[in-house]
Amino acid sequence: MNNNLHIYNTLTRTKEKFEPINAPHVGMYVCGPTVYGDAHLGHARPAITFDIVFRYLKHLDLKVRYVRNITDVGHLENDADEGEDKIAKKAILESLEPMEIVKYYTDRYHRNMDQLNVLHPSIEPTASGHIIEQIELIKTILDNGYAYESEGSVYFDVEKYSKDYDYGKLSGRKLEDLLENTRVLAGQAEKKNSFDFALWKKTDPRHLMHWPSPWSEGYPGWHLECSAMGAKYLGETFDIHGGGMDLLFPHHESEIAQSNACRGHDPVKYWMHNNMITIDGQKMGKSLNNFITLDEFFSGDQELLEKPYSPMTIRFFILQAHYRSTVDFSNEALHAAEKGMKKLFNTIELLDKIVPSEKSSIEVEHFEKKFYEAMDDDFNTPIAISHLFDLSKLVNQVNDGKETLSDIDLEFVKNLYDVFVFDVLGLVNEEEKGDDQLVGQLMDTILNLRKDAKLNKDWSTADKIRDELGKLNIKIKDTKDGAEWSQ
RNA sequence: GGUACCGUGGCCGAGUGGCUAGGCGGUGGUCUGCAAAACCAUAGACGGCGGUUCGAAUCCGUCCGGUACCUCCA
Repeated sequence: MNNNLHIYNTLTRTKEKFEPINAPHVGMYVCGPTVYGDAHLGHARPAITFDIVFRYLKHLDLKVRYVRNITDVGHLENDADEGEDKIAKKAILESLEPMEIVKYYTDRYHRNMDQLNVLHPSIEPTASGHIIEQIELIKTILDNGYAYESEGSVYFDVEKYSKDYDYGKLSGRKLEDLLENTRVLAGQAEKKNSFDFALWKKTDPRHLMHWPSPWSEGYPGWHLECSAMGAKYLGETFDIHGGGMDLLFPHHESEIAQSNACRGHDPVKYWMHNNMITIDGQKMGKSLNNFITLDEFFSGDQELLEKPYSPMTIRFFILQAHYRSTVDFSNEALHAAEKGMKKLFNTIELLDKIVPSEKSSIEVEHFEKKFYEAMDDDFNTPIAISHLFDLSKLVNQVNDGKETLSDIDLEFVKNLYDVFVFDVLGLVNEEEKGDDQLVGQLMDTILNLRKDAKLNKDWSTADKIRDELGKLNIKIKDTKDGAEWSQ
């Protein structure tokens, strides 16, 4: 397929035509979760954003290798003092093995992702499984003179690096500014400059996770894992690197620096960053302690939630905003997403009932074109979805006899929804009737009894059946062609 | 303080110079024994001020308000 995809590249701050380095192969790396807590709504954003990228690239017949890491080693919590490892810290508090926690939260993360219908990445490497690669990387950077050892730890020499390369090219930061702004902070005696970041950190007695290295018993710096694993599985230069905007600096900036210090060139062609989800206008995040976990959304068991919201409602809600915009959480907005998505699926179900006409009064190819235009324009899912709604309105009018669709066009529309809604947008109709045959037959029997009652104008019986089924969470819809039910 | 970004109708949210965004909600209608659902129709907007232009939500200036990053964060 001929692609006309344009991607907004954070590196150049412009939309660029997407030209894979080794077409039809595409390498994509996305920063995954740190597994020391349950996934919240904020984690769903990049997962779904890059799931769409993954799905759409595959739809364009590109061969994508999608790598999403699991950070299980932990980040430096505070460069200024002991540099605590987050995962280890929680382990002490809970008296569990660190790897026990990692396993527990990784499993829960995977379950949430499955619920959101996020496709599994091609490779999901862990930081702890690539300590050797990270140590090799540090050695090379040391050999190339862009790092120095200090008291058993190794730091990246940003000032030295800046003489040969542009530190700040991604985030737009200038070294002088960094210097001014960080100089005030507490004395970090080990480092030459406050903005130098750790490549290897010597462990302290409170740490549970540490590994031997030429410099000390310790653990790798946070930015290193992505450099090591990206290069290992996607090559020294690959196509797309994604992550949240909050990772832009220092994480991604430092990744670029590490690659250059090591290999003399940038690691990535297109940098993509999703924006944040806000709550009351503020970023939803761990540090602000204002997050709602995905499980809480699904169960509705959280004081801020008026009701449970299904995984697909969350997915649709996120897709209704462009990935580079912030999206504000509210019950009203989620409710709107829920209703809107339902409307879309009603149309899709309706398609099976429509009787084709001789000729079409609608030009259906138009909608296919519009959908691709929207997706090609930096994955503009809200626009793509708006076209699906427009088409939906027309399909409803066909059902009302105001518009017509030919045999061929009807199939075209069905296929269009199949491909766009299910394959590309990755939505699933959660209201699907149970495929249990017995239940179906039982429901038919019950609805027939109710039909008889209605024919006899026995409204109290008819209403009782409806109410009793309602208590079982089964909804009855009286349509022109008889009653329908759904769970 | 530095850097980047945003301010669109009751709510969410697209849109970069002229052409209906879309969804939810509201209102009116169709259908129905009633209700719900569904469907159709419809109103309402571009933070303030100034400028550029035949014409600005869209460009420029300014003011006001908000956010993110600079420390772990998706």
